[in-house]
Amino acid sequence: MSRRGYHHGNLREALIEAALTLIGEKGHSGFTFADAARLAGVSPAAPYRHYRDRDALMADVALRGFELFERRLSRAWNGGAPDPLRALRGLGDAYLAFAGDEPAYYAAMFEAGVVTDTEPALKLASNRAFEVLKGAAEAIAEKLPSEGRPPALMIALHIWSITHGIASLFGRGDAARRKIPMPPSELLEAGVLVYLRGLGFGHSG
Amino acid sequence: MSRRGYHHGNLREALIEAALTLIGEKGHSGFTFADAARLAGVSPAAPYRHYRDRDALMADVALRGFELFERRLSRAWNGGAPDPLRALRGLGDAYLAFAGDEPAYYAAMFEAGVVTDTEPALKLASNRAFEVLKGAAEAIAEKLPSEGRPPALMIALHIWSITHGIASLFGRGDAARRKIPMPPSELLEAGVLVYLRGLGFGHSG
DNA sequence: TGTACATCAGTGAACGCGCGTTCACTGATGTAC
DNA sequence: TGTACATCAGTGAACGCGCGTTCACTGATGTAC
Repeated sequence: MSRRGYHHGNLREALIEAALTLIGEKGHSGFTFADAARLAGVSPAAPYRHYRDRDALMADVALRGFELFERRLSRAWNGGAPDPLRALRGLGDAYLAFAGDEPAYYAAMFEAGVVTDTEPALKLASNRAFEVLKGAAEAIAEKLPSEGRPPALMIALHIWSITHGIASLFGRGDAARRKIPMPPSELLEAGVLVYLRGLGFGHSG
Repeated sequence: MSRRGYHHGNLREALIEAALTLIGEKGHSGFTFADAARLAGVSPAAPYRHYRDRDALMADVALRGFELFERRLSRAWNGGAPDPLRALRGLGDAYLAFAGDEPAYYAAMFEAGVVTDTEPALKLASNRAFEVLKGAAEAIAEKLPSEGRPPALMIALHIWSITHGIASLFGRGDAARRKIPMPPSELLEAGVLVYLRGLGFGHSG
């Protein structure tokens, strides 16, 4: 955050950084536009050059979050290598790790009440992250017995749901995490394995 | 909310009612202590007779929410009648219905950052609601082949997670709901059925 | 049944504070020629 | 290479507002006798 003279140089990024810090400290409802300006080291009027209001800043944080999320998930899935099952485990772990390591992004994306439908860029970024999951579900579906196989979309939604549920309830990186006697990643892995067995995964079918 | 003269008569309840209304309208971060007082028709100093601050009011909303939640889930489970599978479906539907019909309670319980561990009453109420789910998982577990059967606690956590995930992502009663081409209850039912099949449910085992 | 009194649950005025927002401005940067 | 000028991205002072909180108070209710 090196300011060089009168102009900040990179205020937009600095405001996002500040928002993340403040959300991390006080929760997603605990930061203000003025707060962010102060932390970025500029006057309270400066953010208006970049964002219409606090909500616009929050939406941008969510957007960045989805983009980062998509990259992390994509890297973890790794095109399904070395095999879909192991890649899927890595994908789940990456999801949980994101929720645990980036509670501020996670909150902005899923809990701050940002509506992903209205802003096209946000919708796109959110969809892209989901597409990684959907691609994984399709790769898994190909390995399933065709008889009574549900659509890949449904498989993707099931896996997303249990992963998101575990992340939100037991894998959060903040004080609202509920304690359970096992690591979230193990809980998730066991659940997904049972689910896939229910789909006939591993049978000759 | 009939005020009879100088004293309100039931301000505590009225404040909770007001908080629910305001959370429903503006989200869980969008209401203030003064707001609640105004809506309840009392002076801004009055709430201090009942709550230390806004967070204490929010925590009480969450507490009431968990109590109501437990009653709804308990009634839906209905002791496992007519059979565990159908009762479990009813339980899931009740969970989703709660998230959809009571977004304000749901937000206070799961998203407002209320920490359930520190306040004993809140912890108790939260645990009680979970106990309904755990009881259901135990009843289901009895019907499973004993070989390789996971602990009932784990089954309960899996079912909770997928249900909570679906409720949070697709079944919310507010603008942050994500659209999918099927009703959340069908998505949940299908997912749980696959999961139970994966546990060997229905086999002679 | 009355009365005195303690307690409870409100009032309303007041305060300091920080937020959101606007405004005319100004320093820095980029560009045309 | 210089210079004039447009544009950009900040400043800082100001404002109105509503919030949180405190305070001495007061009306209503409950209870002892």
